[in-house]
Amino acid sequence: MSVADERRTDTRAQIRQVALELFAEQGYDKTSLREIAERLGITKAAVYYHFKTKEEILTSLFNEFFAGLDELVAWARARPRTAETRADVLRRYQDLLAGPTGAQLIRFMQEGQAALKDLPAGSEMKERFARLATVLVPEDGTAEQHFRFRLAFIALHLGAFSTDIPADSPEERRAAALNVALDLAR
Amino acid sequence: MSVADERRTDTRAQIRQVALELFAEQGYDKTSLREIAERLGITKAAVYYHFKTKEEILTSLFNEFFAGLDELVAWARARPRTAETRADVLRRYQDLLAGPTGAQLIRFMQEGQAALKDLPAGSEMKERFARLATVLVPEDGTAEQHFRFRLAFIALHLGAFSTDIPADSPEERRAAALNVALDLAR
DNA sequence: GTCTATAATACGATAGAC
DNA sequence: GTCTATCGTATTATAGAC
Repeated sequence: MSVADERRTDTRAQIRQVALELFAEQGYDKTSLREIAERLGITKAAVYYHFKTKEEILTSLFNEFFAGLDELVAWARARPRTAETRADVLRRYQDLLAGPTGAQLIRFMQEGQAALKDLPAGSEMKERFARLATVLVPEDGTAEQHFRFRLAFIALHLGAFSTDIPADSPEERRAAALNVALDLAR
Repeated sequence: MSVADERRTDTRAQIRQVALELFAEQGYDKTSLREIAERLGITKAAVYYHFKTKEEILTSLFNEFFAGLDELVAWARARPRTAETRADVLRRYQDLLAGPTGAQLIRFMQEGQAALKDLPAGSEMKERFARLATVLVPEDGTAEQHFRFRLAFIALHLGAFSTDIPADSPEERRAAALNVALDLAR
């Protein structure tokens, strides 16, 4: 199978990939279907053959992440609400972010919350995090504990993509982020 | 001076106020000048009399906040790089957020970073925070310390507007946020 | 200082040929 | 599966009357 043949068959996958890149870089609203199409050397109409709407591209990207996140929630539920579980969840969540699309998707989510606000994908993501919080924060958790937990996840997010935090390598940045997250969820 | 007379003279101020509300609620891009005008019972063209461009409204809002932030940076610079200074800076920063426009502006900034990315106001804000970091983080600061410092500010931001963190009152929420921030910058 | 009217442009989405 | 062409709608911004 030649390179050209391969390219021909997975236009849909390429659209997803390019869209994710652009969404992460410049946000959902600012990324037009024309721009996505141009990067692939096709037309807007061709994109519409593979996805019924622009939002469907987004949904398709989020669903992949949701699958991993749901697994994590289920895993957490089956465990005691201890400090050790919290630490394990954070470690596993960071592994999830290290996946192929994780970092870009989460950057897009972290920096473009406003754009996601009215979209189903946005509410679904929020729901998942709320579920995680319910499982992990003590029943009578104080506001402070909720803050700490929420910030722990933000720490991991920043560790996954934030370039303007000085670190010698991406690995060191992720390690530092995990340390802070673990301390917050302590 | 009647209420009607007062209203007549400060249309510019009203535009700023309504724009800030809408920017915070739904983001910069999604807020149109038509929407701003409609809320005030005037037309789009009338808005253009008071502001040359949409971006100028944004700039005008940010400049107010920058003034307070610059004061804080100057104050911090004149102090020793100690844990006590860091704590004082966080406390003063929270006071800044408690100002009339602070919380809305910061919500808009925190949730709509993607929209601000290519705007001068966005880079200026980033610059200010970088300056604050330079003053407060030790010269040989580790990546972990940078994370902690950055998260301390995010904690205060969430404390200023985030409604989905359970707390009995806004005051309690802010107090909890400050506690976490102080712990992070310890 | 506010209006009506409109220019110029971009967007998401569709129709129909090939 | 991809194309050209287009529809309908929104946007920022401007011109000129009042």
